[in-house]
Amino acid sequence: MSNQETSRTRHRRGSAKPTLKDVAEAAGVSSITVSRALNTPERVNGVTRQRVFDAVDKVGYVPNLVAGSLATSSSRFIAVIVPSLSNVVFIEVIKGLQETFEARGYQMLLGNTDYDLQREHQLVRTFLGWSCSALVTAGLRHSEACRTLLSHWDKPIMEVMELGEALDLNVGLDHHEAGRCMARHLLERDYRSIVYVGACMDGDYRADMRFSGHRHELEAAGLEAPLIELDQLGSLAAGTAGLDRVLKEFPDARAIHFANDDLATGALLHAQRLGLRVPKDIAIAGFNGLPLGQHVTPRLTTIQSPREAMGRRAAEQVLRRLDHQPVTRRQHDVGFKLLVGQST
Amino acid sequence: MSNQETSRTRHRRGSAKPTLKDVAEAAGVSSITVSRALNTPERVNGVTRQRVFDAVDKVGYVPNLVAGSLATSSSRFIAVIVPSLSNVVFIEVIKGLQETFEARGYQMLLGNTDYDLQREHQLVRTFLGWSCSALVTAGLRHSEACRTLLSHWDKPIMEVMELGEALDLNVGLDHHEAGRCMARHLLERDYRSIVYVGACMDGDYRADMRFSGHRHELEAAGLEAPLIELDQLGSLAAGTAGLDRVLKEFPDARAIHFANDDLATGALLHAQRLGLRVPKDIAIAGFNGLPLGQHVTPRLTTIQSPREAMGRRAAEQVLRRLDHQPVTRRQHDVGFKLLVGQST
DNA sequence: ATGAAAGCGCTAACAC
DNA sequence: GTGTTAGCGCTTTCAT
Repeated sequence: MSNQETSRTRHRRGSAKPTLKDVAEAAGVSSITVSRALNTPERVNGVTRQRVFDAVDKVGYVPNLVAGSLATSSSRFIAVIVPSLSNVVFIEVIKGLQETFEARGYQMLLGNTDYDLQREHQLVRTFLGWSCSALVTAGLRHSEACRTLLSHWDKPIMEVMELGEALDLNVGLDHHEAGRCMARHLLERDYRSIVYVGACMDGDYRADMRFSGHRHELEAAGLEAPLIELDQLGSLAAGTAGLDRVLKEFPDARAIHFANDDLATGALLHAQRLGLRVPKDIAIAGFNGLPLGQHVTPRLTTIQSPREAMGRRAAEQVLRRLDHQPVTRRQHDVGFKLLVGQST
Repeated sequence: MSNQETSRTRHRRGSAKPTLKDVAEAAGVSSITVSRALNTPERVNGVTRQRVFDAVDKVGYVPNLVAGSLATSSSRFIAVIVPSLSNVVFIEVIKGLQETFEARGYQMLLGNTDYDLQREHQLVRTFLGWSCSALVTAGLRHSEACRTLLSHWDKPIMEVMELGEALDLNVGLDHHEAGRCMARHLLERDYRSIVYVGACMDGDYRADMRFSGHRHELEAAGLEAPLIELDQLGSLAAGTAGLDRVLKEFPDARAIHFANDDLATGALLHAQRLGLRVPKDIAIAGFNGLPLGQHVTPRLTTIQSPREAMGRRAAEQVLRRLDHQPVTRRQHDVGFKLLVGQST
């Protein structure tokens, strides 16, 4: 066995799938023509083009996007990083993003940090390695290393959820202001003893921002702003626990400002089981404006956050940048709306 | 050394990011050594290895996964295709998948078909182009072209949600049987006039499978099995509409079997607003076992489907295959559980 | 334990 | 409008 093998220079485990070259041979053209026929059909002759398309079907060609991506050093991936998939809020933002990006032929690369900034950094590294076209991440808080990594990156970066000092683009709402808004509403209704109840607020720091707005408003009115922080997951059940704790720890409480609608609705349903009248015995308010809270009786007073719209808006801004359209503002406030129900 | 050009023959738009070669130069080794130090550290000398790691940090190297993927013709991507992101059920399955895959270093590539089989086919093509390691798709129904494409693919394919004749691996539950189970429960409770209410069942064909189980059971008992199909989205609101339609079109109905918990809960809350007693005036049953239904009063009778567990189980089976472990069974029934509440 | 060379499948750059 | 050539950045094969 010295040398006369049937063309055996060096073997490679290439996946035996048809390539551009196979299509080219079948169509009797060169592979670059096939490439053009597929990517910029207007730049090849109609007859040739048809011949290529036929050949594609004939050999069952599926483009190798990895190779294309390496050649162009860009992929149609959009990296999307969220802290949790258990929270409807992120799900709906993702939905808005996904719809908008998918319609434009971009593929979402979804990462979940579980509220861990180290994990975020790791995900960012991985995603950069895939030559993503842009990156969307939830929130403005990142590890220093992650921030450095991103600041050296030259593609669009979108930070979504809250507003503030952003790396690049920013779409969100003012959570501090939202917390104030609800506190103001409760004060206007003449509740004076108001407890704020949140869950896992070190991770969900936006709930903490809302609390801080709430506290400012109460303190400005000369009131205390007690806080209960639950460490429980599973929001409806946590709401139940939250109400119990308020009744026990703050028997004089007249209103509860919950960090979100799940907690608030859980508490509201629990109040009914306990025979408490809402809002007569205890008023309950939430945040998010989920359908759930709008279907219970009494209807939940809450703040509507435009979650899907936020995702769409964020995606649109990113797409504008990818299309090289002028970006007038880097920051977009999607706002919120107080929904006054019967629970306050 | 004949041509001493500082600048070269042809330019390429390479993304100016440090590559293996840059690291190699900084470390005074060849690039293949850097590659090995990164991928199979045990195969390089300890001193060299450290020198490489230092160089990586120094030049700020981020591996180009696209290039790696092309060279190995495999990526650590798992394609996941679902028909909707608006439905908690898929979200929770995704969550189970994501957790399990991410823990093993696989990245999920998420696609949404919007219940369109053509769209599914297109997504599959795209995903195959990314050299995914495996594909997970919701359901057993695919277009013929999609089926053909997949049958020529040599990587693991997992069909999740319902059980049946699968392409490769299959994890799910028996929806027909689940429908029968609930119908049986209602019959045992002596409800004789039972209406099934679903929404958009052409897309959500598993609801239709449950209806068919329901119908079989009722017909076996000599009863009619009337069906109302809502075309409305937004499940709680649709449940409201569903109850209204039942009251109008089937005034004698004593029980309603809803296709899911959102509809059922929407109806239950609406019944309370209408002053109807549940289950005395009308019994209500759902499907899924969402927390929501378990927190209303009366607690919803429903069927618990193990959604996250289904995702985890599916991922585990796929991982076994990727690890070349023997796969004993291709089909896994995750089962379901009747939860008897007070709504029936 | 380390390196040189070939090549994964595609597209940008430069002809004609 | 089409073809030729040279990479994209990495890993595999083979050699030392």
